[in-house]
Amino acid sequence: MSINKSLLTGSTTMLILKLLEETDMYGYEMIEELSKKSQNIFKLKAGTLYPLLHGLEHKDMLTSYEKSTGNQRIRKYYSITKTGRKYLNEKTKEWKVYTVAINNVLGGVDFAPVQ
Amino acid sequence: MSINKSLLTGSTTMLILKLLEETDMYGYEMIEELSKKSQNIFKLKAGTLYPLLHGLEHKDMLTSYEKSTGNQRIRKYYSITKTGRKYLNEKTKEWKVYTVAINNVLGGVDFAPVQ
DNA sequence: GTATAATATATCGATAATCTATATATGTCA
DNA sequence: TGACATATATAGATTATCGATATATTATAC
Repeated sequence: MSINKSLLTGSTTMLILKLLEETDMYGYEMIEELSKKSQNIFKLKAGTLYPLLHGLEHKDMLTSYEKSTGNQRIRKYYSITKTGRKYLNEKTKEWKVYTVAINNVLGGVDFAPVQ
Repeated sequence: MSINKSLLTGSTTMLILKLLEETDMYGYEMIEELSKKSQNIFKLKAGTLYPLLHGLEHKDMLTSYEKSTGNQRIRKYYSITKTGRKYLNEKTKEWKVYTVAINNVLGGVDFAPVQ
């Protein structure tokens, strides 16, 4: 994840699900979207993403389908499921609780809630 | 770490150094302080903390000394070094960048900076 | 007085998240 | 045609944290 992998762990799943909450996407697209939306802070590696997507599909958080680009190339699109949305919701709540707790320890002010 | 260990990783070091920036502490005290300051969100395990403290001492982020409580019991106090303070400063900055990036992806508003 | 719980430090092995490296193939542009 | 971007995939290594376990002291309840 570039910035410093050791600050995250676990948030990657939340971010991926969040992207898919808006629209279906293929893996490579997620890497780019995540980089763009985070102003180049998150540079997710393919070696992290693909096994993660397979795992999420296995856990019924996602479903996938293949789609041709018009020529030879076939992209694998992922779609979030109801289970995935529920999980995303839980993770987002956890994230808020977690950041408030960290900021309390750091002695900073609390911040406006996400959404 | 209770809340969900997979949301952290790496932030534990920052939190410990932050505690020690204010005053010298012994391990068990850090577990309690962290729990208290985070409103019981962080429940750091002894099995996480002690190896972490040893590692930080090895990296010259901390120094330690033993202190008697007046009776048999001897507590091992840790003190942050200049290197440790520098590292804490970097980690705190990273944490701010990271949370802003996550919140950008989540579509929430940015929050007031820590400190 | 004695059992139990809290205090205090420590190590070991397991688990999980992410990385690097590697592989394979297609598309585009100089 | 060669290089680079696009696209997916797996294997093995690293690292953070945990649960379990061990040991010893102190405080409290029965």
